[in-house]
Amino acid sequence: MQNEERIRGIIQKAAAKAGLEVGVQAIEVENTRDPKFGDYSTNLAMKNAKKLGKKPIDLANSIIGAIDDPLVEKVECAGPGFINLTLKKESLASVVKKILEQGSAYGKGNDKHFKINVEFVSANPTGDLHLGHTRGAALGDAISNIYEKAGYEVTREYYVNDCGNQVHHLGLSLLARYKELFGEPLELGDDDYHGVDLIEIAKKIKEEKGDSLLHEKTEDVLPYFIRYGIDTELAKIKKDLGDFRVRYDVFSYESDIRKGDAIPKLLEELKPHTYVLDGAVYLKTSDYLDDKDRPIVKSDGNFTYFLPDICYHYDKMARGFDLLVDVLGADHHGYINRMKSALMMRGYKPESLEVELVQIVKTFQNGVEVKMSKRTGKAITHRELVAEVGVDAVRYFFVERAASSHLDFDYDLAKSQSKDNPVYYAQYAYARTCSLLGLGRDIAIDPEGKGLGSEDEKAILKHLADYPSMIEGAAKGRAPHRVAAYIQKLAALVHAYYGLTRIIDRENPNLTGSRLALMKACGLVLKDALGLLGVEAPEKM
RNA sequence: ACGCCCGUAGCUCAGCCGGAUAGAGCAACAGCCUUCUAAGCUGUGGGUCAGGCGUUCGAAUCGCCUCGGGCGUGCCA
Repeated sequence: MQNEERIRGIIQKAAAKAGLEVGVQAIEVENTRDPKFGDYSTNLAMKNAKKLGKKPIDLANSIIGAIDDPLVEKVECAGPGFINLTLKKESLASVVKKILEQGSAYGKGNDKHFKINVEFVSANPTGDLHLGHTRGAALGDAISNIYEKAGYEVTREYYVNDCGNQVHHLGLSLLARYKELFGEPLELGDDDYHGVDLIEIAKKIKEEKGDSLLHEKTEDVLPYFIRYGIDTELAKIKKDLGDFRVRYDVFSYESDIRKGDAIPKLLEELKPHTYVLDGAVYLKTSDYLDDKDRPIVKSDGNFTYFLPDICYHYDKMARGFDLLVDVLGADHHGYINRMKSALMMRGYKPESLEVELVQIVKTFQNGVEVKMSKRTGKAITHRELVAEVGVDAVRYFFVERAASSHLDFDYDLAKSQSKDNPVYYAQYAYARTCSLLGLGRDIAIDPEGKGLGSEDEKAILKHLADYPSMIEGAAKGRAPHRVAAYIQKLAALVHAYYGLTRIIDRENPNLTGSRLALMKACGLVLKDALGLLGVEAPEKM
């Protein structure tokens, strides 16, 4: 059991003796930030004094008087009524043995028997991924990893919009590029894709088909160009994501959703919630959470994107997930209540869908903002960034900050500072632990950590003991940046310890064995935490 | 106009289910390589937590208002 949990139990027992009955989870135990306040502290007395008509300090003292536990070294009342506990050295050191025994299973949460579908990126296959997608990919994958670590069952999914208006324009743009190769003037509209990557695809078509498609009617060859464009773009996206160490369990295709009679059946099902206005069919989402109704069938008879999207989300729910998580760009926030409303129409709870909004990445180059647009093709692409800066640094960078924070990303700075990226600091800490273990491989490791007990060793032990609850919190908050913050702190503790302590001391093999065990534990946790963020942990740097 | 996100050190950001002197990295400054990797360590400086009012024993954190920035409010996706 981790320290905070144990302390909650101790406090609860003592509080009961002092006349205060509280649930274990209602007891807030926090790591102190200053050793003079002991190892852990709780504000329980301050929170509950009024209820009992006592002064916080008096209540604290009567709780303290009732504490009797072999793990506890010292208890004190401080400030306005904090109860500060100091644990015995041995109880802090016990985490080392646990980590060494459990290895990468350390920090793994209990099986929650809770199935979560995480959908992320889901970029339209109409061009290269841009930096917004990079952030979505890094976050979606890390969130999935953290969920799994915390004991949830996760399916990672990508929804491919291979129908509708956008891919129609992809086909038209590709056709225009194809014709351009034969000397015809390039005609691209505002809604078409101007990205130069289409030229390469057009060249391939030219190689395969020559000029055979040149003089056909547009409507006859357009489906071919659409299909070819989608297949090629999607293959590129899959490769880019794979190179970024992002793996998916399921790719779902809008074209599959539209097959058969699923959509007409859905329309029939939703009929009580619809009305016709100006020839278009509207869904009464405003009866639920939305502030206005949304069209699902256009007056020309085509579906809006929303209808197959509803069908898709119903499909996901029908597959038995307890929770759907959509990682979306912040410009989709209007979509949340729309889709929740649709889910409610079938009787699902609105909480069965959680949307993780990823704020816009503003990109700067030479101090000037680079507007991202797949259509103009001017944006810095995901591929360029990763090639320039490297997977580890990019993944870490995009996950280091909360998804909700607006991110100013300076491309030139990222390139020039890639050596200063905090990820190297963490990787270096790991490499150092490996190096020490290599140098001291002839010394017997002491998993009990008997010699440990200095202030910096205690700080490390406490931080290691925090790992499981950090995982739990990061999962609940879908907050990979907390893992990054944890890693930074652990790396800093290791570096500082290394800098101030001669770890391998051949005059003192017992103490060295304890220290090496501590370093091994740190290495295991660092590697595991970095892995959650999709970052590698090299043994040498 | 309305809705959502954001405003914390020179810069990029943590902290936000209220708690003890507000943190980290980068940048700046001063030190540390004959001993375990200097991609490192030690130390210093740097803040009206956008502003105001309120709730509270206690507010960066909760509520209301104002200001500033971003996004959204398509028969686009």
